[in-house]
Amino acid sequence: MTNPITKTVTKAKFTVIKQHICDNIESGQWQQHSKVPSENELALEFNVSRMTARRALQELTEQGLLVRTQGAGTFVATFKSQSSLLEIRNIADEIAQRGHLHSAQQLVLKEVNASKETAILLNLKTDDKVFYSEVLHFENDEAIQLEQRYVNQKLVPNYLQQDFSEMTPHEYLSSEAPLTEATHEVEAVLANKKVCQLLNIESTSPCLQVKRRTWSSQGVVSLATLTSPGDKYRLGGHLIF
Amino acid sequence: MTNPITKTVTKAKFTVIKQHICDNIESGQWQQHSKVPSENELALEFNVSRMTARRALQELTEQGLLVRTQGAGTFVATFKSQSSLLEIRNIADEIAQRGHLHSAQQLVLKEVNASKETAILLNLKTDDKVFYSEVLHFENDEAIQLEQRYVNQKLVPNYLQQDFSEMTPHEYLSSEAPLTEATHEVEAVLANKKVCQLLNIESTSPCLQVKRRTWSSQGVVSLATLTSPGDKYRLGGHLIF
DNA sequence: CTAGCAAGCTTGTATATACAACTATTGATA
DNA sequence: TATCAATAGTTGTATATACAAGCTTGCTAG
Repeated sequence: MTNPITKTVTKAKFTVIKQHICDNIESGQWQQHSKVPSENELALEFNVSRMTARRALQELTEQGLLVRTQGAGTFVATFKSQSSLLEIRNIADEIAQRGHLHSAQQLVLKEVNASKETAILLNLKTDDKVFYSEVLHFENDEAIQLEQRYVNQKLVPNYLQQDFSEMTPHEYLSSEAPLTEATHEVEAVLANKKVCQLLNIESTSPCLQVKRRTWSSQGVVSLATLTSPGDKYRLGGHLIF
Repeated sequence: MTNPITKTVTKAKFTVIKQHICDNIESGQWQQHSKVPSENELALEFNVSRMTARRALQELTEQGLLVRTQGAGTFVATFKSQSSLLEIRNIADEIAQRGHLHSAQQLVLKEVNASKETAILLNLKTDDKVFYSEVLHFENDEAIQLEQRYVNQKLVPNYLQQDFSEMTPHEYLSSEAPLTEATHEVEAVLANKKVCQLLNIESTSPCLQVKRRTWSSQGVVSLATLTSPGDKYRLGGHLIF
């Protein structure tokens, strides 16, 4: 490495082993469930220590490419055990990444009585007080998403004092109560008249609706319904192999 | 460990350190961007070797909880850098998991000329021959998803000889050409008259449409459009923290 | 005062070693 | 034949060590 001219980019040894294993699987040489060389065999073959060979196997296992069982060995995973993942992001981030301008309009911000369903989902009693907000998100002055959100009072007591045209509810909640968990449901629906008006769409236009429930270590924080016109918005995803 | 009665379940040391770090983050003690103790500091504090402390930091980094930069240190990740992931699964698997019966009806299986758009997406020339299949999926005798799929002839030459009421196209393709990559787009749409008839829905019913493009190591394998009635089908997701 | 260098800390890679925990096979015994 | 026990092989955890590579800080020379 003393002479930068002749310097070559030498990959770390464990990545070489990983590549070798990937190649064998992707080319079909090693079929599903077939046994992969053991740590010791790989160490011998590539002239590295067992710990280095182990690292290659370990990382591929975390990626879902291999399956390991103590005592038995390492095997090629079944293809259906590979999960294909769709990333759900903050609308503001998405718009920013497209290079467009995001803005938001706060339509409603008040305290309401929890409906039966809302109470259950927020782990409260029916008619307990909850905070409710409606925020309309714009991409370059075009309405693109309506956010309707119920928030647990106890966990976020200052919710009503915020201005959600400046900071999105998601950003505020993240700063107040670090999220530890979330579930999503994605549906295609027809929006009701009020929502259609806000989003400036026909009443027959299909909408993509994401229902998101978020937890912090203290319990269920919030319940959000995100509605977007089907012709202006889509979710994009990428397989993690 | 000689006496099974007094045997206690002792967690591995690195998991104890992981838990300690998680607790500090989830409780809000350690805010975003704040510096986490270095490997050496943790090793000292927990009386373990540096490599063990390292493993704890490493795994939390892979989970997206921490961010590390060589030379600078380890820091609590920003919450927006946590990705919320929606798992896209095979319709047959999903139905099976619900304990319902999956069946499929093969409507079309033939060779067609690629349209301009299809050709581009499959990385072929316009009017090149491609295989095309239409399969209708049932959950307990109720039509729940229409699968329209274009397949690259060169990579899967025997596609036309299959019977897709027995094995789903996805299963067959997985066995023929191991998938290395896939992209998805999820939209809400209104189905055309033909599709509405097949799925037994009104022409005004919104549908969830997933477009999936899959690769093997040889190139683009197939292009599928999966259309499901919005009132019968939804995608469920879970945050990986 | 500033530019640049050096020291010290951090994480990244790699090795050698030891033992624990688990599995599958083999062989001996009833 | 059936059952149990020993054994060899595999992955899992943990340590000590060494050096490479990158960032930060502070000092020094100009």
